[in-house]
Amino acid sequence: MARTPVPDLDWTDPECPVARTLDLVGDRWSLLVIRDAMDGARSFTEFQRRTGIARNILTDRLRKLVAHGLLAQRTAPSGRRREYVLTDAGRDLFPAIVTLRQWGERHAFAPGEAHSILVDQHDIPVPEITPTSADGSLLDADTTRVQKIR
Amino acid sequence: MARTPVPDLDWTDPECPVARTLDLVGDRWSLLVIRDAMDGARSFTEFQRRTGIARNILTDRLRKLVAHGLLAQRTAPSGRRREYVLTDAGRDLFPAIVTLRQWGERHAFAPGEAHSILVDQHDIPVPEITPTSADGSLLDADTTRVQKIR
DNA sequence: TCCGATCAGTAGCAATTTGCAACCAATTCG
DNA sequence: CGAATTGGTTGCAAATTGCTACTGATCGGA
Repeated sequence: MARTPVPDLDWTDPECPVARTLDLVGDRWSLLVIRDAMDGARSFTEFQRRTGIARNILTDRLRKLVAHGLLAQRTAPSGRRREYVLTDAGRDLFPAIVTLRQWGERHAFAPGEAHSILVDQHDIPVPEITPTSADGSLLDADTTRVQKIR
Repeated sequence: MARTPVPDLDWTDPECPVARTLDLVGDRWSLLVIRDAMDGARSFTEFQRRTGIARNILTDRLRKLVAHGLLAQRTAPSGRRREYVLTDAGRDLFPAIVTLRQWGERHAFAPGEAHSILVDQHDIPVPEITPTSADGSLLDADTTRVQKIR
């Protein structure tokens, strides 16, 4: 039996990586759970408090994220309680969350409206992410295209 | 009356840009519609064919994306038919879609499994996007934090 | 000019998903 | 020991989604 990185499910568009990603985390809540996990949330209650998600839905999302390998459930170092921690795959969503955040900062707030910002260790704001080609030129939808699988 | 970049709706988490972005495009289909728009789709039928979305839902999503300023509906240059085109805000989702795509390429396919890839004008694959601090060091969830609005 | 095909949706209804509130067992705290 | 907290589950109502069929406008050819 072949090892797959994710349990089988019927993909919306099996060969498109964007669609596959959205099949895994493209619902109303999953990315917010990941966001909070990156921000230090570990426990069921903490996720519930931060997101405001309904408890039964949170149960379902945590289970799916664990099943899909984005979160792992393990015993907390101190004490006997279980906690949810990001896996490598989960942590690797960081660039995606940052770009979504940066888009929101640019387009989902009225000019001058306050919002939280992402800063590094020295409290310096994280610079805007811009896709670049191998030779260093800026890329956008017009200068790239999807190459179908051969 | 103040100009807002988006019509009023009750935000899941008003001060978090990630949450606001997801309130606008964080459903099952919107980002796939944007993806297809970036890939050249213009008409209702074309979006429907590419995504496989139900027609009434597509109607709803197109309307919302127009209402939120990600798509605009305008008369096609040739002929008399109307078409949907990306606005600047819509096109600006490019980095987010690329990072979601790259995550999918890394984690949503079995090793060796084929998938489409994104290439530039010279058919060179687009390099991986990595968040970097102002001083050039790599950033991740552990070396950044969200600074609440003051 | 008439005929069929295509486009851009709507309408009705069933199935699925979500949200709310209450409940419950096991820890943990004072 | 008793109360509060954690991490859920259950039942039900409301909202969202998907499927299929239908409509009216336009287009393209014979």
